[in-house]
Amino acid sequence: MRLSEGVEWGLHCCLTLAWIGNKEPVPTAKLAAHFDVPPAYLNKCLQALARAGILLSVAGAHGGFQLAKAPAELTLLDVVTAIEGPDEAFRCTEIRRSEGCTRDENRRPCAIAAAMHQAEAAWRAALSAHTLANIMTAAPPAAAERTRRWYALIRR
Amino acid sequence: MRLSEGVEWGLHCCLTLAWIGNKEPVPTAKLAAHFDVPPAYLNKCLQALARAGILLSVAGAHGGFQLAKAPAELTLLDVVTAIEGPDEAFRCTEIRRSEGCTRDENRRPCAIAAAMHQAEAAWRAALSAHTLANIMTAAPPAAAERTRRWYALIRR
DNA sequence: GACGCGGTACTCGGATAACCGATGTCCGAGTGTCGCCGG
DNA sequence: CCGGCGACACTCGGACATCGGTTATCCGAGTACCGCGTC
Repeated sequence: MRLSEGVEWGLHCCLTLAWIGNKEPVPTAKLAAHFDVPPAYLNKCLQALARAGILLSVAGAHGGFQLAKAPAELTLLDVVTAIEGPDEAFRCTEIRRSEGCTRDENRRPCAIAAAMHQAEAAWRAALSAHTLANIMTAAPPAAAERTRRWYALIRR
Repeated sequence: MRLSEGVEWGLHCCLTLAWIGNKEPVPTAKLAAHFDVPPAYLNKCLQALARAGILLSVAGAHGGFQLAKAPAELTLLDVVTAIEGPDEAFRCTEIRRSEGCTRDENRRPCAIAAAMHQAEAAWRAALSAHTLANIMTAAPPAAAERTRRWYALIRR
């Protein structure tokens, strides 16, 4: 089991956009250069975030991406779901023989699937407890200033 | 993100072995036929469980696999870790620029990674809260009897 | 009749392919900007 | 001097390759059982 790279990239991009101040869109190429990741693929990830309503994409010259929500309204779960998709990590393929089951047994999922899904719910709950604003507070204060300074330099 | 099939198979095999009573080893072929999965690949998964000390493998004729622990001592986390490996789902590649960071900042992981790991810890905690004995209790009582009856039929 | 031994069938174990999704790349569509031209 | 217009440069967006890992398969190593021969 493994989360895709896009999750980390997306989270850092959101954090960066928040720190910059969200006054204007930032193009993918700038962010990719900052993080040293393939620009085209990062673009793909940011597209997914835009489709999910997390980012706002503006086309054309001086375009780019910016946050569509306030940092306090954006949770880690939102970003993870946008990149990874809404599917559960554990998928019950109903491996148990259901022919012999009573009707009542077939109605409810098997105990194993229930337990796995409950654990996954705990994970999702923990993710949604962290907002982007939260992360900004937890991060070292110097990081925000450093990010702003970097952006002021490469802005055009 | 997606858990491999082997997790579901491994869990159901452990449950089946527990219900049968763990008196004697059960060969992979029997379990595979029961669940209608590829025998050779199921064997691979059970090998992983054996390496992890969850199952006991006995070679030769009338050999197979049996539980190495009491159901109360076996958690879902044990099985998941044995199949999926010990790695975290979220891997921080230190995408943040660390050149500009102060020494103190570099010492601790970035806030994003910390939050992601905390959520994953919640998932693992929820998994380890469920023992196999627990699952057996939660499952419909008829299932145990049905499994025993099936095994009595195909035993040799 | 009892013991030892060789052959056989069965099962695990690891090495080896096939397939699928994540990763990575590219070019076209659309839009804002800048400079030029005419009034 | 001011407004309109055209060309350009920039950026997103989705279609197209590539790569690694899960899924799947196979054959060799080892072990217990069974039958036979011998004492």
